[in-house]
Amino acid sequence: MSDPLPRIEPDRLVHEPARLAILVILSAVEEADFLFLLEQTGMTKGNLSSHTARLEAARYIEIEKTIVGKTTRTVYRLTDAGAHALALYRDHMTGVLELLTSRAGSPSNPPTER
Amino acid sequence: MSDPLPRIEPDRLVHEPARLAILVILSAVEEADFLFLLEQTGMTKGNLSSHTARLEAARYIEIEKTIVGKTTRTVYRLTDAGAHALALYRDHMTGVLELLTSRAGSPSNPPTER
DNA sequence: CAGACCGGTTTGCGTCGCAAACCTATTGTA
DNA sequence: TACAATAGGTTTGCGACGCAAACCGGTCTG
Repeated sequence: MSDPLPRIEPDRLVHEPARLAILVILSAVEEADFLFLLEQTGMTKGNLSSHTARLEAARYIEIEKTIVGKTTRTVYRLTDAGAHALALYRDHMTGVLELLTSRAGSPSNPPTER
Repeated sequence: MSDPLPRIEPDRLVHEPARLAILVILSAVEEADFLFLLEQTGMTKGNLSSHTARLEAARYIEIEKTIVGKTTRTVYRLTDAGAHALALYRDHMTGVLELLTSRAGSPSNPPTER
């Protein structure tokens, strides 16, 4: 009884829902542009911009601005470090959620009483 | 292609690691006192106090102060609402993490569309 | 040339998470 | 009895964060 209980300390850079959304998308498509991320995530431009900036600062993604025709195109790509951080995050959170996956009023489970 | 992609919008009250830790513990033991939570989570007293206060305000846990001998004992217990929120959170995050569970690390992918 | 739009970035602000400081009651201990 | 330390929490102060509005340089249209 009273196990050590695994510390819940996810990478907060990844844990933030907005950034997690970005990372999930990038892990699926590997290379997306601003507008694509914008519509997929549903966030505002400012929001998206600042979050991508933070992810880039952490080297989790790379941002590449190319010139296409008359205008620019900004593409975002997951780095190896980002993929690694994401994998770590997944493992960590999976472990945490598994502590829950047989109790706590699941849809197919009788809820706990008081 | 370009599926709607499930919105990543976890209950932020639950999503915060410190509170998630508290909820996970309470879902496992149902009824824990302050000191127990303190040592299991490893957080400071102030921190624990404010987070439990927020969880109580949301009716996710209930706080009961009893008098034991000369001093008081504060016990924390998950409410039905808390268990429900936790189950929802688990399902939500499980879904999100599943988007990841076969990739995130391999540099071999289809390019973007738009 | 004016204005609308596109693709982003910067600014401002309310909220949050954190630990230090504080508080009240109890327990040594001289 | 006094007085210091400890236990069990709560409140305070502050830095960091997430958010959307405002802004900005370039294009395209009329």
